Amino acid sequence: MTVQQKKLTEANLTVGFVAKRSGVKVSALHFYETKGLIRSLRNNGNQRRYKPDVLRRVAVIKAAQAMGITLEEIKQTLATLPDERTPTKKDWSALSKQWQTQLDERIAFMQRLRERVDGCIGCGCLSMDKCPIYNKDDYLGEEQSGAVLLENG
Amino acid sequence: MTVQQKKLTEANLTVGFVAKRSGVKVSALHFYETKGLIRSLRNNGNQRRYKPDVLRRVAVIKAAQAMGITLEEIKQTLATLPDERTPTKKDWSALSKQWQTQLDERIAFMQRLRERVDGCIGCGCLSMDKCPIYNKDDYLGEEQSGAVLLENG
DNA sequence: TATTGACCTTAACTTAACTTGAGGTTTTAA
DNA sequence: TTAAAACCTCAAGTTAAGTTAAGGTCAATA
Repeated sequence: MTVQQKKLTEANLTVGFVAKRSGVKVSALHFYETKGLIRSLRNNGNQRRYKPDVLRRVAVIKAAQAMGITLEEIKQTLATLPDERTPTKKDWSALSKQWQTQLDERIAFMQRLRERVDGCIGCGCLSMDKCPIYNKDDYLGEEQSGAVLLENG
Repeated sequence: MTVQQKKLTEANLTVGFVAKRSGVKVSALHFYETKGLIRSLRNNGNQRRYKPDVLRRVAVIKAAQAMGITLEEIKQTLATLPDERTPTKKDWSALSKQWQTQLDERIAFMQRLRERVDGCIGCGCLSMDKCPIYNKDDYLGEEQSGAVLLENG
């Protein structure tokens, strides 16, 4: 058994199976592959065959997307996973740490926003000069820096 | 003085002024108008003239966007503002209530997500059958309903 | 009054994240 | 063995939320 053959034995999930199991369409799996987020081997008939950990990768991609992280960022982070061996608990754990921080920031941003909505949009003060909602350095400034996190969502 | 003339007297902000004051580009103001989120009158030379409350509308649009609400949804909500008179404190307050609820839901969703990231992505259990991240009815189900809120962000 | 800057419209371009379709091959199952 | 189902590639289409460009008009100012 050659090395290549051994790899194919480990990588025996078809694209259709992975699609069904992970809940994303086949076209999305192709797309993720072109973007470098997942990888596949090919059988003799040129069809994709996946190793089982692709399922975790896709699940992680979806979770990260739900946090508002772009595919490009997800790709960067996934790139920190080991290339040759199957990722371990520790590997995945390190990933989740990175995103946890981002998620915390986003939650905090949302909560600040909520206070603003509370206090400012609802306040009814229609004076352009007094209302903080019109004050670039205050409200908009905060949005501009915070929105970097959100606009990618 | 005709009714039209009176309206123009009230609506005397140029598009350039509104752009500068609100921090969005002229092209965005045009765009919002084509989408029905703001309105303008025209002077004799066919140039746009805005009533001052357009500034609040734009500020509200931006705040809502930062919450991850789409322009289409924002349009729907803005449509509940009175058409003929200038919106009052009460009117704006009602708006903010609607979005507050959405924002609360989003925050809650993010927090649930955070727990998942904590407990699941980081857990390292690579078994497809045991790990809840692979369980459609649990994790993905939650994402699928929750993602409605987020995917529009 | 002339010119510069602000405006006008319409059309096409941009990015992200995919999906759809066309035309052709491989696998699977009766 | 043969037909259906699954797969392949590549190109083009889709949506959101705008931006950019082209070609022309209007308004403010030296």
